[in-house]
Amino acid sequence: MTDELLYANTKTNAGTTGKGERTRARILEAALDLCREHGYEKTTMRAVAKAAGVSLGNAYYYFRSKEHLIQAFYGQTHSDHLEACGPLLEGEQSFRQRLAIVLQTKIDTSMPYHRFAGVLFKTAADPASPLNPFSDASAPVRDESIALFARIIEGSDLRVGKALRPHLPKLLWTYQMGVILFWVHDRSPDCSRTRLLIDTTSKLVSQLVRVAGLPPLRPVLRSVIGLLDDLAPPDDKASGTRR
Amino acid sequence: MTDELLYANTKTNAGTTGKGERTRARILEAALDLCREHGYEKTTMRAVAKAAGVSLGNAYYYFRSKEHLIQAFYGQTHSDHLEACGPLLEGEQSFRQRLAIVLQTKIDTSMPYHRFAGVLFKTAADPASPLNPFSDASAPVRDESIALFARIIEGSDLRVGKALRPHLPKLLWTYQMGVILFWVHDRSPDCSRTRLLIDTTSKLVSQLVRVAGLPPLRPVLRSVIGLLDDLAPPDDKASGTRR
DNA sequence: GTCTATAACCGGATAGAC
DNA sequence: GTCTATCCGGTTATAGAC
Repeated sequence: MTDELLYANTKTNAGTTGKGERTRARILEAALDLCREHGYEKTTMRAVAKAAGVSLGNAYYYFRSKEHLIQAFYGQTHSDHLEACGPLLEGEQSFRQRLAIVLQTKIDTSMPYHRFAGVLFKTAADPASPLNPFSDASAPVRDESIALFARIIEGSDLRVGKALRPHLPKLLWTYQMGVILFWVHDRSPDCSRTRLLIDTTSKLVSQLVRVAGLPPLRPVLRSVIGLLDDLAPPDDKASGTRR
Repeated sequence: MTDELLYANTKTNAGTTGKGERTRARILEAALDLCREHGYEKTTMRAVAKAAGVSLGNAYYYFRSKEHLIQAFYGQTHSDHLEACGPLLEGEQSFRQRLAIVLQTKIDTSMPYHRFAGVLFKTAADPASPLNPFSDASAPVRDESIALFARIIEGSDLRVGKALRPHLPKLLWTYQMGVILFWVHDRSPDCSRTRLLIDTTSKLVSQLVRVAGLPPLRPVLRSVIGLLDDLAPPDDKASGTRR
């Protein structure tokens, strides 16, 4: 039940010389290698431990469960994503472009793990799992991710109405979750369908946000925002989900 | 790999006197009881077998895996849902009302299983699992479910444009999936948040469908439909997902 | 051929010694 | 921080009963 420090491994322990950190890294690397090669299910903890040159029990000393290894991967691709987005967003002003860049980059950086990304989503969908992206334990990464969407908006030419503004980053994050869900199930070559989905919907979303504040859509916007306010309670911390 | 007959157990074998059918029913009932009481994870196959008065191996004779027990439950609530919707839709003409009825009823009939519905979604989200609602194996139930949404439209006062019509049932089904995902994570008392979500969004969806064909939104509609056509290939059988 | 039971196997997870 | 030994439960193999 105490899952406070789940994301400690998200940090890149580059400079650290602690032996533990190096062992942990070895285990994680072995796990990712094996999963890429054989898939998640066929990668046993025993095999991971052996490949990393440690005992089974030792692997569990560093990672509470097999699924927690996945969360480490989650944090890993998240960092990669952030890093990759930086330069690409640099000169770009168009909201639509910025949005598309972030989403396409998300897919690009996750692509090597497509084969076993399903497992991530599998555990992600379970409300009881601390790995699920709505859980308290996932809050750090989730918040960083939502912050990225806030950055998309801020650095762009987009004008957002006052009522919508506080909700938009989280809405875009949810949209990204939907895209990822599609991607996980996408079997088209090079995930071209997901690319298409992103192209089309990012344009759509951008148009939608632009016209949302205009008179004809005012009442619709109002009811959407009303709903969001009701679902995400005063204390802004959590997403729509309670745990 | 051969998952042809997964849904055989969806039929209600009411009249059948076959001993096997009764044994199967006993196992399923025991499993659902135990899961309701202790949750999915803590319900062991050994306990299910014992409660049903059969041996462990025998339980596996009837259900290929623990997860397949869940799929039986899935088929069960699906039947319940269909049955419950019938009379409620009887006199109703309003599209908005019909939509809300179907969704609320879905929640009502699933409510007893809320505690362990997460597991359903967990396996459902895994693209590799035959239990996932997009898989070929799930096609029968999925198609029935989509057909229900077609019925909502047909029996209503709604006028749908020619371009949108063939896509609408599946779109509404996808919308329902989203609602269910929310519900799975909903911890509010009596899932009042999910109720609220349904109230608000069903109204919204209904408005949206109504105005979708109007001139100002014509280009938007066109691009959405273009996307859907691209994503759901000519052979209409499957959803957007390939397996 | 339909059904049932027993005895393994395998891999995730834990306990406790060093 | 690392190991070995062990548990536990999903799953499978297999043999026999109706």
